[in-house]
Parts: sequence; structure tokens; C-alpha cells
Amino acid sequence: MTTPLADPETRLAADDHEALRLWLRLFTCSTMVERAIGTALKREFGSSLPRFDLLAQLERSPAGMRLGELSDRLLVTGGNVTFLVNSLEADGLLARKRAPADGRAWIVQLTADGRRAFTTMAREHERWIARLFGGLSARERTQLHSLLGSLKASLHDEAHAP
Amino acid sequence: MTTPLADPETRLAADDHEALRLWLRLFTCSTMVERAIGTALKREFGSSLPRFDLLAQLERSPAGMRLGELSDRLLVTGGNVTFLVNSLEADGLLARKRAPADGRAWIVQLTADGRRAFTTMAREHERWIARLFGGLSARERTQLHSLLGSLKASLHDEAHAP
DNA sequence: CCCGGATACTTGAAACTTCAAGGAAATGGC
DNA sequence: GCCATTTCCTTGAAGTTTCAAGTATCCGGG
Repeated sequence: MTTPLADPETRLAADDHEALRLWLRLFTCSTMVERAIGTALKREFGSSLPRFDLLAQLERSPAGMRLGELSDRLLVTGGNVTFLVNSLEADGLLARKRAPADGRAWIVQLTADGRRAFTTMAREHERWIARLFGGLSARERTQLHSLLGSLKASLHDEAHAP
Repeated sequence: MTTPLADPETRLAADDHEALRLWLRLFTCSTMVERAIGTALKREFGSSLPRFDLLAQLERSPAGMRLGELSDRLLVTGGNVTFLVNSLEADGLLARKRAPADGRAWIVQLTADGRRAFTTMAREHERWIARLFGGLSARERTQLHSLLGSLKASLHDEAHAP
């Protein structure tokens, strides 16, 4: 029997499988953390990860943010942002106001209640995250952060390439 | 000015933020890949990532698989598996049969159509994955795979700890 | 000014997901 | 054997997300 595993085609297939396993593992880790955090947010605060993430974006933007920008940052569709903003607005955690120079756009901004609610959740949230990633050493976390940075940059290029 | 950044409390807070940034990056990478693959699956085959993932599990288990096992592997609830299996069964891609020694359980298995459909999609899927992760060097992919392996193991411990 | 095309957001339908409750079957102690 | 408990799956309601289509507004060229 010859050495079938060394020919280019087979090697390419092997590379593909290797990337596939990498993706599967990335997906699993992300899902496990998502579920842990989502469950805890619901249990402790009756909230959810998407709601928390949206509030987190607003908290970083004291001047407020357009729905479209939220859509870009949260990596979800515009319709979903509308849904989430409506819900959070109904709960009094954020407020819409008209964009100054654009009659089509809205600016959303945390209310005092929203800031308070987010701060409370964020404190616990950080503890959960620190615990979930505490199984890795500081060095491992740094390496992982760096590698994911490269991946993110290359994914971004990829998305703008076609 | 003293060295406020070195006291234990501040250091802990800094660690928390560091873990938070790591989580944010992990989440972003995972979401970007998910959306790229999901969009392509819908565009090319009118399918979706959850459906593809379920078929992928079955393809690895020629003898078939219980719904509960699918639930564990896909990291989704039982109700969700029932929904997906019903849908894929209606499309003729998989078949239910009774579990031999357990009257409560079902075994689901790919049909010939299901295997054919999965194979077609999987070929393209691997290309997309290879392309999405192609921005990393082989060495980077290996390192990332290894670090995510550690994270996954520690998350698993964490989930069984309380 | 006005029109065609882009942009910002909303809407409604369908897909997906979770949760809680429930039916049927297995399991273990007695 | 029998009953309490657990396990496996299904169901129905509620919530979330996407997609495609629609409305209103802005922008640039004529």
C-alpha cells in the first residue's frame, strides 16, 4: 500500500477536518458559557443575555446610540434590535429620542433605572465570568485572548473580502 | 502616588475585566462564524445550522441515536430536539424507530436521502470553515484548538461542581 | 426643485428555543 | 410484586431571532 495520507488532496481534506474540529470546539465553549450566563441572568435577575448585552453597549455610550449601531455591535438583525429596544423601553430601562440631524434615526439611551439595573447585574456577571474562565491560568487566558484576536481580525477581513 | 494597581482588590477587578474581554471576544468570534455558516446554509441549501448540526451528529452514529443523546450533544433542550426531529422527519431526512430495550425511547437514524443531503452540504460546509479559519496559520489553529480544549474541560468541571 | 436610489427603522410571518407540565415506561427499595 | 421515584419524550405557551417586505427619510444629480 502506498502512502495515501501524504498526497495533496488527502492532506487538504485533513486540514479541512482539523479546521472543522476547531470550529466545533469554539462553538461548544461559546455555547456552554452562553447558557451558564443566560441561566444565571434569568435566575438572579429575570433578565437574559441579549438584554444584558444591549444594556452593556449603551452603558459604554453615555451619549446614546442608534439602533443600527447596536445592530452592528451586537451582531444581530435590525428587527431583533427593534424588538429588544421596545421591550427594554417598556421596562423603563432605556429611552428613545430623535436623532438630531436625521429624521429616520433614533437614539437610545439608558435611563437612571437602566443604569442602576445594569450596574447591579454587571457586578454579578463579572464574578460569573471570572469563575467560568478561572480554570485557565492567566497565561492561558492571555494566549487565548490573543489568538481569538487574530481570528476575529481575519474573520472581519473575510466578511469584507468577497 | 502609591501603587494602587497592585493591591489585591484592584488586581482582582482587573482580572475580572480581563476575563470579561476574553469572553466577549470568544462570543464575537463564535457568532461571526455562526452567522456566516447559517447564512450560507440557507442561501445554498435552504437549510439552517441547527438542522445541519443534528444531521452531523446522526451521520457519526450509523446505528442511530436517542433524542436525549442528541440533546446532550447539541447542548439544546429536549423540546427543541423533538421540534427539529419532527421537522427533519417530515422532510424524510431521518426516521424514528423504537429503542429495543426501552419503551420510552426513540432511535433516530439518517435515511438514504438524509445521508445524501448531509454529504452534499458537508462538502461545502467544510470549504466554508476552512476558508473562515484560513486566516490563522496551522500553528495558531493548533494552539487555539488546544487552549479551547482546556477551557472546555474546565467549563465541564465547573458545570458539575456546585 | 425633483427624482431615483440608498439608508434607518418597523412590521408580520416563520423558524427556532426554552420552560413548565404531563404521559408513559423503567428502576429500586421493600 | 408494588409503589415511589426517576427517566425519556412530547406538548403548549411564551419568548427570541431571522428574513422579506414596507414606510419614512435622506442624498446626489439633473
